[in-house]
Amino acid sequence: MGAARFPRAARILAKHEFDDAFRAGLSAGSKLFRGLVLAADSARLGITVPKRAVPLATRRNLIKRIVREAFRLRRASLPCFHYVVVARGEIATATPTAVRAEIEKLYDRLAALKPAPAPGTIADLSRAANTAP
RNA sequence: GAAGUCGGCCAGACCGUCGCGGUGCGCAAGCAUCGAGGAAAGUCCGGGCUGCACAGGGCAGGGUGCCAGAUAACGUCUGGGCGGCGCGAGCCGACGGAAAGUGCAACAGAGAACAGACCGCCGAACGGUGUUCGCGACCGCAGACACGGUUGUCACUUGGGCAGACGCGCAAGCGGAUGCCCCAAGUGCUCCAGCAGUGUCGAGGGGAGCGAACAUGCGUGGUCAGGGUGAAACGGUGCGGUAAGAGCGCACCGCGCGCGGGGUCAACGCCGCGUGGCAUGGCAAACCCCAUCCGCAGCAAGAUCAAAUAGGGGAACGAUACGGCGGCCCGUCGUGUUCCCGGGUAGAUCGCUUGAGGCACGCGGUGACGCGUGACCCAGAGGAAUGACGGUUCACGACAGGACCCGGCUUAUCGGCCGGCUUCGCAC
RNA sequence: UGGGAGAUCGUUCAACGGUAGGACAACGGACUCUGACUCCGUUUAUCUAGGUUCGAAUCCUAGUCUCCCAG
Repeated sequence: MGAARFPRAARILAKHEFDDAFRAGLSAGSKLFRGLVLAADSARLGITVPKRAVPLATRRNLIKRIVREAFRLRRASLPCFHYVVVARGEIATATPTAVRAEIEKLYDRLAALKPAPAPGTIADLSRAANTAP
């Protein structure tokens, strides 16, 4: 039962963490989203839905819920990355079911990537320690 | 039954599983409980709250604008008045002041604001012109009378010529009255005639001018009834009146003002009485005037705690290392170590939800609303919580997501339910 | 979230409440052998919806959109 939980610690909230992902992460795009991944010690999610892309607050919230719910249900089976999902302008006219299908495909593609950890992070240091000897 | 109108309400429901935010309990695992809206929106008003400013008053600036009430307050709401729309129930209205001032009104039109005369109407008044009539100073022709002048074929005188009855003489001849003959000169106006003149009168005539009637509508005018222009043209109808017209006069209607009744001591103008011939055209979402209201900013307000780093202030320490001021010592300044203080950034906490709170009942009020009693606690996050999956069901679900709070307004919105009222149709 | 500005031809700027005007661009014509330049002419607009006024780009109300500022 605990496997499908999604505590606040599993969320990427701080600006510097977003900045790390944008600077050093690998990206994968689709029609409705752009995804970035960064190697880390646990699977965490950050969502960005620009007001410019989706003017209505209700739709912005709805998109975030769909992305979050999809992540929650398969978090245990995903690799330990930082995932940052950015919504694109076309998403404003998409139906919720289409968004759900799109985000599932995006997670598949992001999970297949082999990103490097952000420099200076704990994951980076431990990996450097492993490869050094 | 149909169409309409007003008011109120709902905003898919239920079950299971997995999740999310707050709170409580718990060492923890977890358990319990609560968890978006009628508009949470736009930010168009108002208030609370917080900080700053402030003796009082005024100016500037801005808002509001029929009256009364409700309210913490409002540009909101309720009731009433007035105006407009609708057969009606009802709906809509920035609805104070244009007899304080300044301004605006394109084009059209005669004229656009103490109006105006284009067409039309009039011919009253003044003038012009024409016709007719009357009066008529004056002129003075015909003519009459009077006066004086002048001339003459008029008159008179003188002279000459001529004629010459008659007388004397033989005769030649002389004398010679006289002269309707001729010539000349002079005088004159008594007569006659002509000429012009003066004075008085003057039928008929002419006639400056005056008056009257008629005509004309030429000039000065009268007129605002009618035509036409415009968004707008200075009360309406009728009769009288007039040159034609006109509130010029009158009647009725309308309007203004005053008084009384009514209405809430109101707006208002329903009724009555009196009065005024009508003044005061429109625009104030033009400036403005009047009345009334408003300090400024906003929870990222504001308050508390407060790391690292840098810098500030203070105290203590070193037998005194280095450097500056001194030739040197003392002294002093800077560099050092420790401690304290204050400002304050990141960060954290408070503000943060018990409130002009909603609910039920009762009472007061036409109503907005108020009062009383009872029981209730109903989001409080900080990148920001409500979703997913499965099932059942229906009318197949619109607009849409809190960010200090509340009262309104405005805008968006699939549909559905309830009630009041109106109009029409049918049946009884 | 709070505060503040603005919207006029395709573009950029004008316009006391009275016919929306330039400049560039576009189109047509003239000039030229052709093009450019130049000259002439034409087309095209008041963000939307109501209201005030005889009349609104202008005044008022509501909405839409854009931009700026604080953080």
